[in-house]
Amino acid sequence: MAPKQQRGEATADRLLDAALEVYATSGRPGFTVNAVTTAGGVSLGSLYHHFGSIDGLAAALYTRCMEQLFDEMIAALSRARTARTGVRALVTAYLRFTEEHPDAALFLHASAYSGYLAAHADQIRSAKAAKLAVIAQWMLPRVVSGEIAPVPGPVLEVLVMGPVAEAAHRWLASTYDMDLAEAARFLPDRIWCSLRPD
Amino acid sequence: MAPKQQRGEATADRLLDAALEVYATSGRPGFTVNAVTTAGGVSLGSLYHHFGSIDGLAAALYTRCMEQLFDEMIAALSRARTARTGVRALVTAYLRFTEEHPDAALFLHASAYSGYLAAHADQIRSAKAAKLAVIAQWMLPRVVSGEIAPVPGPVLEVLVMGPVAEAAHRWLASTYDMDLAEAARFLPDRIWCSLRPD
DNA sequence: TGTACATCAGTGAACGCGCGTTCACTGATGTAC
DNA sequence: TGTACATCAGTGAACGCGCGTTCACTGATGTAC
Repeated sequence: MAPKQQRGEATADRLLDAALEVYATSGRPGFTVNAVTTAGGVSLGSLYHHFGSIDGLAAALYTRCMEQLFDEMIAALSRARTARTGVRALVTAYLRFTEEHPDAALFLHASAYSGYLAAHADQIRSAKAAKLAVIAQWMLPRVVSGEIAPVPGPVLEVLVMGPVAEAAHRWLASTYDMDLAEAARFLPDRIWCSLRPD
Repeated sequence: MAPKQQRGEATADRLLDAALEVYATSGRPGFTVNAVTTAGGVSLGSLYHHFGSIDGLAAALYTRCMEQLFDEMIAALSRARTARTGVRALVTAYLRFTEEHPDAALFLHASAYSGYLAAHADQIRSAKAAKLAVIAQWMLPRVVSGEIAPVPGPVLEVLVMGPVAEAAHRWLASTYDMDLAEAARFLPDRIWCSLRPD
């Protein structure tokens, strides 16, 4: 699964790129082995050589997109000094990622409840845990110190990510009329208000 | 499509019930015409007679679940007097619905980005708009009067529903360790803080 | 440096399965006179 | 009240399509001596 030759890695990347493009263009119903291999200019056998199955490919793509999003959030967070600026940085980074990489953001959102997340849950969970730990390490001390209201970790996560994820979801689904710029203007402040100690 | 006989409506309901059960048991990959008709003890032809297609059935089920959720939120909201109690009522009602009807909640969440939402977008959108209007009619005057912070409508929606939806999502997905009781204890207050004028 | 060999990477025809849908039909219900 | 007829509701065998996957194979790359 982990390519031992350079051209192997290149092919795997081409498949992931093609998969993301296919998903963005044709949605889940169009996300088939044939569509992906054709878009990537690669044979069917290659897909199975590198990813084992279409679910394996989807799981790998999910992991790649997820790590990309987290890396941008972590980078933004690390530049912040106060709890307030840190929270605002997370929110802004998520919204910016959504706007700059709508295909990746769509794939991440649409993958919820999909079969391949369950099938490769361990691999994905540990990859996510690694990134999440960095953010937790930044936030939790500030809860302890009283800079952030005393709420349990999962509730804290939900308060920060909930509104951003929902805004991104509504923008991506385009069934709603969500304006990302408007979200970026109001959400950082409002979300911070929900975390600020009284 | 709209049954003209009582037994027609009964069969349609049995199909919707069966569909929800199948989805809860077997997930999207198990959600097939055969599984649904077998679970409902009804013939294939009946499904097509009433819903036209498997997507039509899914759209009808989505509409039913969505209206059920909204009705419970609206009922809770109508008992509230102040903006604060109204917002808290919405949050609590959503979480309670999720706990009491996990199958319906799961179907609603998992339907995001699905094909049938797009295929029957108009029908679903208008059904949702009708319910949403009731809530908007309650909230907007309180934004105007200054009881709620001056944010655009879509941002307001996202601030209220975002954290609740995310908490529900994490509980339903069970990949996370989300405690609904904990959410119900902290979220109403914290979400209200994000809406309270400074 | 050259050669032999093992492993990795890539190919594409072929297969079988199960899916959604169709359709010609029977049976049940409601209605008009 | 009884009868004829139209419409609604329900049936299930049959079909074709396209999906994911397999597999025997060739070619490319790296390595040991």
